[in-house]
Amino acid sequence: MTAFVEVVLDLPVKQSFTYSVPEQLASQVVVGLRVVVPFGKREMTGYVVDTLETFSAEYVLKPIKRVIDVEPLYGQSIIDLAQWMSRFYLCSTGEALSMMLPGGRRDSSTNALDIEEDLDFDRVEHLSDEQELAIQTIMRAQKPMYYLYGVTGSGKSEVFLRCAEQVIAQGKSVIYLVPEITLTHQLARQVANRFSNKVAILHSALTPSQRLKQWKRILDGEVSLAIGARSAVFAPFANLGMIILDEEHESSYKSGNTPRYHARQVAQHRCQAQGAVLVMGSATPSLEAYSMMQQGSQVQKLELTKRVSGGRMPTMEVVNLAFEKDLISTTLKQEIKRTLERKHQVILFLNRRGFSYFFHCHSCGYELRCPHCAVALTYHKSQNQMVCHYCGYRTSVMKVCPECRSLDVGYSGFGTEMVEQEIKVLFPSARLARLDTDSAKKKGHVGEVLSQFRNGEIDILLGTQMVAKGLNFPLVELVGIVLADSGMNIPDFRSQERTFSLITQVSGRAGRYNDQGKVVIQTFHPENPAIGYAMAGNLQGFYEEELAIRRETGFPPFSRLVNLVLRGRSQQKVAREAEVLEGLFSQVADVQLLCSNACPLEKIAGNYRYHVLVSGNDAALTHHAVATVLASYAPPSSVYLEVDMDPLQLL
DNA sequence: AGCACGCCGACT
DNA sequence: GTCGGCGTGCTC
Repeated sequence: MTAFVEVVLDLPVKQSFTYSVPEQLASQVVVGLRVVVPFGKREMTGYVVDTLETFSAEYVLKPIKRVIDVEPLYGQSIIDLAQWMSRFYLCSTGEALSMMLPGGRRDSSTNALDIEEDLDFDRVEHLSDEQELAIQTIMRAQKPMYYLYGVTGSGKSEVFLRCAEQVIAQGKSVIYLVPEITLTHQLARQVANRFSNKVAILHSALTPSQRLKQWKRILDGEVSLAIGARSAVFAPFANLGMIILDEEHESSYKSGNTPRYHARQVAQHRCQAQGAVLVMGSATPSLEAYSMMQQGSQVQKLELTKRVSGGRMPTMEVVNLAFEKDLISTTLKQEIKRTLERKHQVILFLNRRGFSYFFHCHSCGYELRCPHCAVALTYHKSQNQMVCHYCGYRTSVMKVCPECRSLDVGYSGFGTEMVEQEIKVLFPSARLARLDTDSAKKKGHVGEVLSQFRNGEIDILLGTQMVAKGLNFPLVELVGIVLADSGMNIPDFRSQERTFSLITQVSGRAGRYNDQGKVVIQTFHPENPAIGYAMAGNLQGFYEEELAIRRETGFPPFSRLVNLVLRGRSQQKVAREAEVLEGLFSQVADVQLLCSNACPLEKIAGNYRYHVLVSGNDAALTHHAVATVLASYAPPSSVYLEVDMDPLQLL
């Protein structure tokens, strides 16, 4: 007889709360249900994580108000997973559980993209020897993890899908994780066809009720495979056999909200707990994964060296932008011209991160900044407005410096719109399309542009991130990286890794289907080793050198970082709280204080942000030390503390 | 996260 | 003399 329940809530409170169960509900209440409970002066949705027959307390328990679900939404393995997340990411169990299934107003995921793409998914009949060997090795499952390490077009997807088929044939289930931008209609359709619709597609555009429906289909055993981005790692399969993590290096696997989990870590833990195999894959592994592969005890490396679709790797050329007066260098200009003459297509890639189109005064140096966020505003030509990329604040364009009244004001920096302008001037007759987060807001726009590009109705495609990933167009011969220096000016120990990965991935877009592929890389730092290694296609060389640097400097994977971010309305209080935390950590043996300061983005949407970054050479000791310090520390309620375990970005 | 209780500054 | 700031603590 379950007379009492342990309930957790979606609050940053680590304890669970005990409630009594009214007799008429006693027969329905089981672990994994959502219930409505009185909590202080209000009512809240809670999650039943345990049932008790007896309970003695010195205070009177309140009864639960009602149960929400007929069948439990969370099985024991998911509750165990949430409790592990609570310990590992230092969040509450309720936060973990409610994040898995955004029933309410959580999760601020970006708008969905309906990218249509060419996928070599039509069931390939003849596999290469390497593919066969990889499948056999994975299915023997003598290691907990496998890493399919291969260039773009080497047939990783086919290996993943064959493995999934075999696991499903054994009566088990599979989770297939892809980066958000790679999850498309076509991919979904093809996978659904191949697995005779026993598939749940967990798309970011699903409404909460659609998501709940998919979740229930999984619970009811209607599907054997779940495909989706980051949060699909929580797909509630009881008989999980395999998790596939495609494009392992992608930073979108790390959540930007509390709990700031990494799908790779969660997948690793889930596989271990449920006796499943983790299969990862990328042409450019993260350094963490590469390092694990090298140790070889847990992860077995499987190499796919040959391109199945043929085509040689493109030729690559680097251009020093310091010697150029325009955004589009003479070399790139010539290459574009030549490619267009040959009736082939061009992709121009621009990494907008860290560089934008700023307003500033040439006389006094005044820079137009957002009044709510301590960042410069970006100029948007099409709207003729200055826009804040963090809070959306906008203001009209100034012709006079508000500070010194000078008329000598201007804009500097890079932006897709600026590059677009220049290309229009240089190649007035070329058909040009721009694809970035701004233009993608229009529904259907992305799909339309890409299908036009595929049909040859567009000659030059200019875009950010989204043109870099997984898009394969046979007629593309030239890829121009307008600016390869992705955040090289932002102090970040991962910038080399990102640059290397970016160039390697983008280069894969050129000449995939022909032998004339060419890549032009524009940079202010042509001497950068990451660029050199990427151009030479020397992956091992890059990873060995970068690992050596990380070891020397004590950065991951040779240490664990934890970023503690404090935010609040009052700068004084937030700053003071950062000092308090700093003081607490300075007394701890196993960790060292790397930085205690205002965040690089000091103010976002009216909140001041300070962070305390700590690190330690031993991952477990570091985790333990941080957990211990935070167990006895709570900021005042006007300051919010967010824990970022193993942060990827320090903004 | 809310919401209440509780102790110090400028107002009908 | 009160209204109201936000610092502290609690919610089964």
